[in-house]
Amino acid sequence: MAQSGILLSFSTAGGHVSGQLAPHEKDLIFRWECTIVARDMSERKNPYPFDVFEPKWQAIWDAEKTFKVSNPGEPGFDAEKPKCYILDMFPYPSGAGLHVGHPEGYTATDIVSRYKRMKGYNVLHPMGWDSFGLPAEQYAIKTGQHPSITTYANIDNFRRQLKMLGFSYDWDREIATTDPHYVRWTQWIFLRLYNSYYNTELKKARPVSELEAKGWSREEIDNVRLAYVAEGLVNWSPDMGTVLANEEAEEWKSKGFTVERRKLRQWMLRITAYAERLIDELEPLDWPESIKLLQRNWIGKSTGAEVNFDCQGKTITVYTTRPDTLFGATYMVLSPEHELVPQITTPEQKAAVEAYQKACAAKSDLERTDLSKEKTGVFTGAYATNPVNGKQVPIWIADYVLTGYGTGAIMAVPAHDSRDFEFAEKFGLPIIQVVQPDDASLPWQNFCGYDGTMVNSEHFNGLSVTEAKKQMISWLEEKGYGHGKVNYKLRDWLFSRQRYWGEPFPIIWNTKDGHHYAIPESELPLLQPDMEDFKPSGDPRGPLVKATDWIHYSDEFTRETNTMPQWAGSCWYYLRYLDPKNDQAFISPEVEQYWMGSGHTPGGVDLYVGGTEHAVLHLLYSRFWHKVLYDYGLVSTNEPFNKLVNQGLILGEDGQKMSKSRGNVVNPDDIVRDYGADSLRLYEMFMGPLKEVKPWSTKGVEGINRFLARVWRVAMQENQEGEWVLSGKVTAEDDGSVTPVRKELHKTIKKVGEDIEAMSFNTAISKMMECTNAMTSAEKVCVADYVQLLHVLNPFAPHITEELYSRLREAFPALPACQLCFQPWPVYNPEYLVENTKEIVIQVNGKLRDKVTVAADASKDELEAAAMAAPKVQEFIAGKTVRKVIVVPGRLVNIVAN
RNA sequence: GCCAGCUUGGCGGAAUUGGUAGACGCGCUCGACUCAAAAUCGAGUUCUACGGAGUGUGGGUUCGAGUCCCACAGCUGGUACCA
Repeated sequence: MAQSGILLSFSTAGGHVSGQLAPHEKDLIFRWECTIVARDMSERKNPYPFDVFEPKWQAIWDAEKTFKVSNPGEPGFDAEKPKCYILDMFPYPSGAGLHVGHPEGYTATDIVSRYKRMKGYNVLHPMGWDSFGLPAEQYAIKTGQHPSITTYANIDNFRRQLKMLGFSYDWDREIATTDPHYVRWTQWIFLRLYNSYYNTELKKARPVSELEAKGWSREEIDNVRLAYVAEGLVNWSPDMGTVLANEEAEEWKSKGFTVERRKLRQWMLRITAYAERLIDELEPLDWPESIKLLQRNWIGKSTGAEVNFDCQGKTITVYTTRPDTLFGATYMVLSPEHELVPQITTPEQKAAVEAYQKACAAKSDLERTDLSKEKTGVFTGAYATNPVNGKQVPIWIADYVLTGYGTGAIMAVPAHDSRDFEFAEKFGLPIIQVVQPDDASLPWQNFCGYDGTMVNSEHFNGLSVTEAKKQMISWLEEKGYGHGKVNYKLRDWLFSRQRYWGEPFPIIWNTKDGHHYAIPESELPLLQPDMEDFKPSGDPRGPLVKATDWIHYSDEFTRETNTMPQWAGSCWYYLRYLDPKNDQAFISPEVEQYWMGSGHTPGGVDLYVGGTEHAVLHLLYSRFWHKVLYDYGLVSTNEPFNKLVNQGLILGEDGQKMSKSRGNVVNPDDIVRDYGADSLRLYEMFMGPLKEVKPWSTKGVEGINRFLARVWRVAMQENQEGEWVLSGKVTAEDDGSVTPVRKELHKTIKKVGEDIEAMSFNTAISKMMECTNAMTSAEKVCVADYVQLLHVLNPFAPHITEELYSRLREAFPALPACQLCFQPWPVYNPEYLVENTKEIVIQVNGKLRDKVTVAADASKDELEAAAMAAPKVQEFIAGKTVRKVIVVPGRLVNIVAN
């Protein structure tokens, strides 16, 4: 390296050194070589020795279990302290390792955790692995290696990377969803669901044994279980050989997998039973409004009515949210799959109807939902009677009416529904106005709003839309034509997968009666058999069918071969952290009550940080499971996560989403190697507000690295040997005076504390920079002041602050002997923040014209006098009349003159 | 189409919630140290025809608007015929 450096330098310096070298030129080469070697070293030298002390502190924290927190009843548990449960969304341990998005949320929660500990809380801050998942299985299929091998190797890598960043997790609580001790309890919860039904009167889950006692039949009970088997149209991916939940289907499609509709028998979870509670109990949570809205829309509650139309003695029930517009219903539409279609179709229309049905069945999901396509449909030849006025309306079938929602049939009001309007226009169906918009400038045609008045609706005329809706429902109920009805878009959760790497269902099938049965709890966990070949075979029963020995349970029973989705493990992991090693129960009640109970309102997880991608999947599923457990008194709160914060995505340096193909992925390992863990942590918090999307900048990391080096150099300097030693600038001398540095420090203590509470980390860091800059430019810094800066910086940059503190202690033995993280958060002195003079802005007609410095407690009159006396003011009001003077004490004076 | 959010220097972002727009950092410029460079330290950095003008655009409320109201535009995310 040095050799080529010499040659390069010489060739650029000029050709005169080439050829024979004179003795003095040899000497020159020697000197060049020396400087170049020195330069190489200085370039490699870090501005402070993070590469030495960061691993050292990590080893200490690991060996001493510095961040271990005890449960009630365990030694070291301090019942006097309030609790704080701070949770990260645990990662899927992918082969690619940690990316810079992970440390973003993890640093934020780590700062809050460390801060809360210093504030005297028992902080539960755990980490674990969402380790079931398709990538490990896909890789296993490719290599023939068991998925557990890659999974546990990946976990080791993730653990190494997280420890490298100095996060203060209690590693004794580490869990993995693939761990048999964990699988056992996931299956145990599933059996709870299996053995439960939703009691609609009590509005809670109850054991099905209650129904048995009441004499319900086996079939009746199976129809109400919270975990049940049903045959239905599902999302089947031939590529992956498995079905997918509605919530997931789109995601996999976008990754390039094909997903098609297929009629299969599958395990379902009755999440719809909880639809109302999932909406209502969302309201009081401290979650981002946007996520609440996403969940509300996903659950999709609508209020309306079911109305019965008569068609040759057969009743066709429709669902409508606008019963008020019944007088405007000029035709009906059934979905092509509606069961009454064959019965009502007239012989003349039979051929056309059947052709249409066939065409619809052949269409893919995508074609069917493609909005840009025109409405299609066929007349059945039949007519129904509109119950409000006895009019005959034609019955059509069309694929814009969906089978799965409402009753699969609608009354069409083309005047006041845009879809019906479009359809009626195309097929020349009558359009009758029944609502007059309140805003007269709007046309009544295709007016779908609620701000209107009823017309052409007999005795409902003149009523407002909302009033008419209410009265129409009562009228329908009175006459027996229908009733009020609430509908939800939410569907039951398709819970089975045809994969190997997931929790098997703890279920067996009786080969004689064909019924399913739970296996005894004593047989849990039920693990997958060891198999050589776990490739999906296209058999919708999944790869486990190939394990013939395993399937054989007894002569009478065979095992269920489906496995659970990845969500199963992530549904309740936050609960297992509380009591991860308990082999008697999924958690002990005493422990649950301490960490999750509402003894410290409002209970549950106090802070949950993660990405938005789980807005409707994990966060909905978890809430559902939690509510079932709550109904049985197994958990203390009806909601698991009291406060949720979404971190924003980190984009690549080019402003694009990070991806391998774009080559803009930043690897945390590289950043830690070049700048240290503290720099990475601090930079990710300094980039911008946690919640926002923001681009990466390696230059920005350098800036942060420079800041930490400045903090270091307040106390440290290099001696002749190139060793870092205390500089002597930090001094024990302290005359107790309120120096500018001390003022700045106390402002910083105040601001950093407030900003951590508000999770506004970027502004906290800029304040600490200002404070450091003040200390850098000061002659001397009292050790007490410097240590307090280290205190507030410690949650952000734990390694450098502990290192500086331990080095200071050698020179200042009076400092407490424990680590900073065990010491209380510093208290600022409000007296130091009081300014005795203030700079007051003086405006003339709202424009800044001058500033004056006055006593902080100057009265309004004094301020006004000072303002009027300012020379610039005189200049600007010369020749004008002062109309008004606005005085805001402590801020400004505005003189209005013209 | 519908719903939500965003829009401030060359860049990331601040702004006590209606009261000095541009804190802090990056980048850039100049200077000090050095034979030189790196590192470090110091000064400057919205634009300007030097009057002023400036927070996507146009209007409004107000003594005063980045902040509140109305209209529009552009980006980002979610959603897709849910009657």
